[in-house]
Amino acid sequence: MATLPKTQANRLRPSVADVARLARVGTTTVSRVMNGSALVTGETRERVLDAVRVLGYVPNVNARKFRTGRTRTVSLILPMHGTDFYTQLVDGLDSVLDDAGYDLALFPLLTPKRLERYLNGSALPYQADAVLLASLDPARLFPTGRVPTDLPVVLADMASPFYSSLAVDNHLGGRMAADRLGARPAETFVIQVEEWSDTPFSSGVFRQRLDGFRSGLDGSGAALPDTNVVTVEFSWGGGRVAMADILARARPPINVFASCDLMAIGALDEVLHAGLSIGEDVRIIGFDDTPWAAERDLTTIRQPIEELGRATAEEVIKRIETNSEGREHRTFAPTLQCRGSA
Amino acid sequence: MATLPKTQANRLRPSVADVARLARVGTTTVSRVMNGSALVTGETRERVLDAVRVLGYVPNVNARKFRTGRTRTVSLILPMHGTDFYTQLVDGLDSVLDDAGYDLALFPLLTPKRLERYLNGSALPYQADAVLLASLDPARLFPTGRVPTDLPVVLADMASPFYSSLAVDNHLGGRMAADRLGARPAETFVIQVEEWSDTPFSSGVFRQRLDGFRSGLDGSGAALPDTNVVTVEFSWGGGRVAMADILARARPPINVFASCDLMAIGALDEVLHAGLSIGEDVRIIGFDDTPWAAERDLTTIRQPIEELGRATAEEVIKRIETNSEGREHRTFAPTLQCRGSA
DNA sequence: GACTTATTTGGTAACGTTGCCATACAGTCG
DNA sequence: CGACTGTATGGCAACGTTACCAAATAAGTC
Repeated sequence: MATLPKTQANRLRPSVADVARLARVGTTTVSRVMNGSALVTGETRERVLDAVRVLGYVPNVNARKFRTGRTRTVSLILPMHGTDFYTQLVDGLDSVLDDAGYDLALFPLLTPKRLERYLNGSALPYQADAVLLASLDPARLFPTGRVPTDLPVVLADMASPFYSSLAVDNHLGGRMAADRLGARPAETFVIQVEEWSDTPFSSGVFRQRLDGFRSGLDGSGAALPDTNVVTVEFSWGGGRVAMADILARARPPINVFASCDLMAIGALDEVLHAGLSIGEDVRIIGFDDTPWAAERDLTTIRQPIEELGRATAEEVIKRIETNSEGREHRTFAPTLQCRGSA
Repeated sequence: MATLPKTQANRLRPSVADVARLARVGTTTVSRVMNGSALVTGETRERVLDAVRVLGYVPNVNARKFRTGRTRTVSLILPMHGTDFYTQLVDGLDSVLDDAGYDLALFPLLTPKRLERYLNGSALPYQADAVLLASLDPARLFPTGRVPTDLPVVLADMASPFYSSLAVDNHLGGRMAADRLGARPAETFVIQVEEWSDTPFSSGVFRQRLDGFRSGLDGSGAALPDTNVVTVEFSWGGGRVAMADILARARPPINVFASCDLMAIGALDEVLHAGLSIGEDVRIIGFDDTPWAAERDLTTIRQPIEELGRATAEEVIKRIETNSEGREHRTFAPTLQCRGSA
């Protein structure tokens, strides 16, 4: 761009020097104004801002990155699922990072091939001030168990001894679901998300929810034979199909724990389709507290995802801006949303 | 980084000058070697490479971007679905871009909030040499109908008069499906993907497939009442539920066109579950040709997605490297994969 | 052997920004 | 009134790289 012939159509972008000349100030002052320094007085600041407007000056991002050695960007590596969870997490992260002047760059791990490219320490995700992993276990992703970078690394929705990590207590959530259903004993089923344990992308959260649910049931004396755990694809339809299977095998009253709301809603629709009543014949409890859960009167375990995102952003900013080597591990307790379905 | 105190733990990264000194050559020569210029002879090149190895030299990405004004990065803005389609598209793009020395940065449009940030012309996605939109219509995304940037813009899986665009002919694909099913007339149903037409993210591809299917049926004289179009969530379970609905309403023989393979497989499973035969009682044809389609002997319309990705990458590189203002519009014809299901 | 041409290499000046230091000017104090 | 402190501003160098041009060498050509 900068090396093209300087024709009319290709007039160069103005630089600090141009702005400084027009505003009759030094380049340093322009730089200070652009960076919001408090050291520039009202009148001078106004002159600079006017010149910026007149010339349509926009700071050169790359020159800035080069000069400061900082990118003001945080990379987020995440499994590509496209679920509400990541939408909310990104919202939480974005809101805090934005306020602090950071950009969030997403790197969905679409394929193992793409993961390989990330193993290279000079790859795109590492052209940032910090790296965030969501729902990904470095121990599975990288042979050494460490992310190949000198940048600060923070984990969201995953625990790790090596890095700062912030996660929802899924095990506790499962126990809470068991407690709730245990209030009225009945044959109990779990609709569980299919998780491929051999892929490096699996996070194990659904397993944790199930384990928590089991340990909660032990307390109330109920039983959960393996055949009562119906494993199915993560989708509304998956939930419906699973529920149809359950209804074919058991008589009401039935208790059902679905390890995510999407499947819980599918299950709920299948119950209604079969002409049975929710909360009476079949009690269902979900996990997540998506917007639909309230709409469909679904009792569910609420994950404080946005809060998790915001806290993660704060932690990563702390790691960037103080050079402290410390790690912090935080766990977020889910809460029970009592509604009509259980 | 560069401004930190120069302690032991923080020794500065070597630069071209360090490499040049050790290899007893000029900095220009080092630069040439790092950029694979053919102008450096064997012996000198070896000395440089040795020095690079010894010092562990890695070029400073930001200095390079700053100096050349080019990022060697292409931004891809895409709706976040996490489907096979984007996996394949990204694979195709990546393979070509990689060979040409470009990085591919993904910007999934998780939320409208995130879209707003992209309206700003200095936002992250525009810190690249070109912007790629996949399955997104600039006319819906941006008030002006143009992407707010001076960078080259190329569209994949979407047509537009303003930009180079490469897309699969979904309408033709629908017609091909109708032709195939028309070979043996029967009551005909369509399992259609739920698409929210009011969101800026919807691309309209499924609508096009349905329209194409309808226009194909017209030729063969068959009819498709609106009630025979079952609209359902994009998932395997959705396909199963839709098929259950169809089987409750019609007697074999039945012809079914599912506007994506995922739902076609769900439908297929429901047919088997109902004890009916595939290809006899119920003929099913899908769309996409995912890996499972072959496994389950599903006749389907194959989209050449990787090819689309590769061609898109070539087009975007052309737009970057020649400053031509031209636009190119290409359409990729799907092909019929004949298997046992129809 | 002088002249041209091709090939390989090196020196130096930018690119646009910010950090560091110096300066100018008030205001304050002994 | 001179010395000091604090605040606002400007000058200049430097970050690491590549583009441009010049120079040195090798290889043909008449």
